[in-house]
Amino acid sequence: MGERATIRDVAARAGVSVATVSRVLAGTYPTSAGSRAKVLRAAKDLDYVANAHARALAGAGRKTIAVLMLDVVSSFYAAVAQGVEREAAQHDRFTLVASTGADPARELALVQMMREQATEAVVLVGGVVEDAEYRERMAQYAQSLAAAGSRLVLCGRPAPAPDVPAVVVEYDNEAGAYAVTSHLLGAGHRRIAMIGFQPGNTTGEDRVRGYLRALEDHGVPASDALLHGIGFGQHNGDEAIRGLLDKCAGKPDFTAVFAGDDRVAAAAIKALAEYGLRVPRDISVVGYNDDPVAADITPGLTTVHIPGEEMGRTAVRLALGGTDRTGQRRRLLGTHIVVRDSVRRLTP
Amino acid sequence: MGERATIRDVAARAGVSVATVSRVLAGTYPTSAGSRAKVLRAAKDLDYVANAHARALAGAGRKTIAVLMLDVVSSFYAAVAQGVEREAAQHDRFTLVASTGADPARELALVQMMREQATEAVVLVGGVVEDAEYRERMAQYAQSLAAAGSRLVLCGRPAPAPDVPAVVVEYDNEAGAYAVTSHLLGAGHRRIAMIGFQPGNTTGEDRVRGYLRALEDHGVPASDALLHGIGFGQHNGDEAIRGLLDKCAGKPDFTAVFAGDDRVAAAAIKALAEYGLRVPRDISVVGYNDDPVAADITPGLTTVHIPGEEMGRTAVRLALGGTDRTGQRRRLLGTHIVVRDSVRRLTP
DNA sequence: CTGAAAGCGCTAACAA
DNA sequence: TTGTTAGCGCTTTCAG
Repeated sequence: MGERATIRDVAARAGVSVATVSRVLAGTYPTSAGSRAKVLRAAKDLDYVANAHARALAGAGRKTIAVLMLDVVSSFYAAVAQGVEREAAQHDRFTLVASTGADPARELALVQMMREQATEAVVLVGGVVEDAEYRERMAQYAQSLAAAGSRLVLCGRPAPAPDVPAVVVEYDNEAGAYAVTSHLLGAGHRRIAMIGFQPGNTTGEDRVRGYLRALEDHGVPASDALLHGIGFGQHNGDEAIRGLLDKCAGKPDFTAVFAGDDRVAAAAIKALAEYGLRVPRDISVVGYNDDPVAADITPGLTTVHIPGEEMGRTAVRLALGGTDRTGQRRRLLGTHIVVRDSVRRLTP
Repeated sequence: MGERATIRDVAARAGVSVATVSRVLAGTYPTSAGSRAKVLRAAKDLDYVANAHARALAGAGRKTIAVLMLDVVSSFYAAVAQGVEREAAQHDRFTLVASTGADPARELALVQMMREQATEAVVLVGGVVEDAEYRERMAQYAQSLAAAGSRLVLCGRPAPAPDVPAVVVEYDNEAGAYAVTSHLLGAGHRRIAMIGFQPGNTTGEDRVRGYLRALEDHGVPASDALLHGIGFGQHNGDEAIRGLLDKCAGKPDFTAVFAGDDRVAAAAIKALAEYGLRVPRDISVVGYNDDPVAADITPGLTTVHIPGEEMGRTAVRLALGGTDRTGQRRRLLGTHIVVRDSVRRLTP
């Protein structure tokens, strides 16, 4: 107990050489039925399993793919992780998961570790504040990973520079925001508030841009008074709505709210209810992400679906240089609106 | 590019032996400032990182812990995974995540693989159907893992048998169910329906047991007509409510609903709304899990908090034989009610 | 303080 | 078909 059997033990018990054992176990080489049987028998008796490290050292063995993200519990990250895990499993790879907790230092340490592990690819997930420091850090990761025969995959993050050896998988935040905003506009809304986005964060800013562009294309003037950022997450939805409503003594000067993500939207709905405002009767609300919560709340939330799992899958497919017809190193995934019951059509 | 530098390259460049390089880099042995500097320099120049596999083979290196679960996206599983990952990181371990998709064959294959990886522990998460086959399977895992110097940790799953070498971390499903049901009873409810649990699944059955026991202790007769199982998850909440309501032509013969989990509860609230029934005005609803959705929906859902992350942490702590004063191999974690706004006090 | 050398467990030539 | 043997890259005695 505690000491696992080695290939030598199996060979001894089966009365053959270690090479023969290796061959029948790998199955990649002709062996006589006799030795095969003996070896299999011995292996079973000893409850033998090969040492993956030795195997890896000798140049064979299963490869692994690493996913690094802020946390594992946000539904979007979880979806990406699941996509990576599933696709990796299909390609006979393992998935190593680690969370960075938004700490660049820890991220760096993890990238190093993954390099030591000889992971085939390192997938970094999640929106970030895109500054010069960020770009340089990514470029460095990509370089050192590439030098070690691995590669960097950026998921839902901006690409650092065209010549940096990284794979990038994104989804179109701006287009999605444009689409939901247009949906609201199409339903007759003109005074549309946008809340719950983090200034500086790429994801949030892209969404704001889509919102603004939709407004402009429909000839509706944007108003700073209706823009209420701060950040994603539940808390911010509540605060944003109160901020908006307190300005006008509870008599809203908007008919619809576009929340930066679904949890913000849920919180907004809650806050509205406290002011006696019901959705969609009094105010229409749309969100972003198609988080599970969007389908769970009452009324069902109209939102933008983002392909989390698909991103994860695409990430590993591209990383493995798989069957991607285009052979591109950059991929933009589409989003689409999911219409539920949180938008009311205005009939003027 | 593609060929990583080895310790020999570093030694050559620094003009010392590989042994010296190893010592300097490990830092666990006295070395002269001179060599130290040369080695560090060379390592940096070559962008050298040690090969984790070689290191592991040689008996050193970072250990890893594996988590195997149904999927990564359910919030409870994600929370457990996060707990494992964080605690493991604190103990300087890696976390390998894989999903079984409820397939025993895949589960078996994964346990084998993890054994090959020489993972220090394998954590299995999630409620299951507890039958003889299950017990035997777990016993086998535990044996073969133990034989390989690893160990099995069961999280939120029943223990196989007292003599099986496994660590078990559970939480008290029955007590939690007893508590919320009592909460409802205490608010004056007598006709309490229970929906959304999977017959045969240990988690669900424990919850039903707690519900039944609370009813009995309060002298309230249980009624089969108010028990509507089927399974966890969103779909089932909807169906269950319709089933209940259609039986009585939309005029409910119950005043409260205890849903097997929060997503079922959310779906129930939605279905009730379609019948014109509002929560908590017309019907009170409670859930289980304290899923993020419980806080997000309107009204906030009163539910039972289960310590997902804490379970993950405890799992690795016990697995590593850490600072657990009791030295136990089995641990029952507590749950507690989170009171929000989905229960109305009945004043008769 | 440092170097030489013996493995860790496995795979893959190379011979037989 | 099978055995022998030389590594894979690193750590760690054991000498010096």
